This record gives sequence, C-alpha cells and structure tokens, in this order.
Amino acid sequence: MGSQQGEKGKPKHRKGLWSPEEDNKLRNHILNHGHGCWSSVSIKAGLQRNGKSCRLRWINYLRPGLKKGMFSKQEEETIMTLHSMLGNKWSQIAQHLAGRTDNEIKNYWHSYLKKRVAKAKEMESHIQIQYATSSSDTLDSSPSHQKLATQGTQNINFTKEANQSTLPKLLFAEWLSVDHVSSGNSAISYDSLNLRNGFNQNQTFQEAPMHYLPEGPFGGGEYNDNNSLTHISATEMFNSQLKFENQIVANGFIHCIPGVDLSSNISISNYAI
DNA sequence: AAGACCATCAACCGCCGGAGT
DNA sequence: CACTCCGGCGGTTGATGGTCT
Repeated sequence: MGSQQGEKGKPKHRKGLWSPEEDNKLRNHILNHGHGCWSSVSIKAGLQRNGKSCRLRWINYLRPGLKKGMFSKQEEETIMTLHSMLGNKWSQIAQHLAGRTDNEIKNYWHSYLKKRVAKAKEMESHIQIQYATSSSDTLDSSPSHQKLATQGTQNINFTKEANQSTLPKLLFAEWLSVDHVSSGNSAISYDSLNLRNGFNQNQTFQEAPMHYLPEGPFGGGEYNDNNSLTHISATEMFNSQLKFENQIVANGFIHCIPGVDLSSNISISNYAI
C-alpha cells in the first residue's frame, strides 16, 4: 500500500516464514541500532522484507521479554475478563499480560477460549432455564463472567481513556538507547539480556506499560512468578490503574525500568539511569 | 498405512489514525 | 485542507502437525 517504498526498482519483498538467518539479522540490527523507521530497518538490516513484516516479527517473536509456552490459568482468566469488557481489543488486552502479544492472545482466543466461553454460556443458559421460575435472585447466582460483563459496562469508558491515557509509553528504541548508555558503549547482546533477567522477566514498555512501575499498583504482591495479573478483579484492576494515573499526574513523571521483574531482587540501577 | 479432517499459530492484508509537509 | 507516509490494529489466511477414520 502506501508503505510500499520507492517507485524505482520496486523491491521484491520476501514473504512467508522467517529463516533463522533473517531473525538474527533483524535481532542484531535492532539490538544495536534500535528499530527507528521500520521501513528502513529491512534495508539497513539487509533483509528483503517489508517494514511491516519486520515489525511484526520483532514484536511477536524476537522482542526480549516475550513469554513462550502455554497460558497460565491466571492469564486465561485475565483474557476472558478483559475480553468480556473490551471485546476484541487484543492490543489492549495484551497490555495487561506481560510478555504476551496481541497476536498470541488473539490466536489463543480463537483456538481455545472462545469455545470455552461458548460452552460456559451454553451451560449458563441451561441453568437459567432450570431456575428461571424458582427464584428472583438470579442476579446473585449468575456466573461470574456475567458479573464481570456488568462491571465492564461500568468501566468501559474509563478503560478506553485509561488505555489512551497520558501513560508515557517508552518505545523500545528509546529503551534501548537508555540501556546502551547505562551499559557503556558496548552493544548489549540478546543473550546477555536473557541471562541477566531471565527470559520471562523481560518486558517492554509498549506492551505492558503498567508493569514497569515499582511504585505502581501491581508492584509486589499482586504479581506471581509469571508477572501476570493474579487474583485481581476487573474492578480492582482498573481502579488501581486510575489511582496510578493520579500518581502520574501528581508526580509529573514515572520511573520506567525496562526488563525488570517487579517482584525480583534485581537492582534496577543497572538498567536505568 | 493413507487420506481426510481439524487445530494451532505465524504471517499477511487491509483499514485507520496521527504526523509531517 | 489535501496529500503522503508510517505505525498500529484486528481480521483472515495458509502452512504445518496432530488426530481420526
């Protein structure tokens, strides 16, 4: 489309699965130089891919801090809760699941959770038919996801605002440059990042801005080992976010610490100045 | 054993909105 | 204001591997 670069020559862009060499080229380039303009990344990295493809590959696969493997129970619940509130806003849902990408969540939803919810709804309607005439307190006995949906309607406007809020998103390029500064002139290696923090503990700001805040509402006890939200009701979650945003306003800025697990003992001073 | 069918996941496509000119 | 470029998002597709018949 519009992003097709240069009329002259019209570069042939490779499609399909990425080879390990391509991955390495892209990873090394971004770790060393940041991504900047994606359409130029492919050229500078010596790839025959278009910028979008590079971006997607980085975000969904190469980016440090990505969680691989099965979704935990908590993550599932978080997805279902947020989906009942936000609908198919995968990127917003992904912001609440550290290390998970919107694409991953979307796929997981379509392949697994959607069916589960449908099944649950079926069961629920069965139950409602059974008890429809027996009592008037059906609201109290309604399944939890229905309650959550109700909460969702109360929170939906706020949620929208919250996600388009004044939260200072830090782009990976910026984060990288900060990290470069703090680690001297040597380019950090992907492996060293993983070794220092543990792969699951790395996160990027853009995907999960709230999760980097040592003072934030989810610091400390709200986190489990996977850095996912645990045992937090939807209301609590968004109220917390509101509180947190008030803090931002009050303080004027926040401390963003990349790649640091809030519950870990790793000193943040190595990663941010 | 082999073909049909299904589930999963990586990647692509098209659209939209913001920024720049 | 109109246009272009670019990044981001959500929907969809296609490849692949597993299961069923």
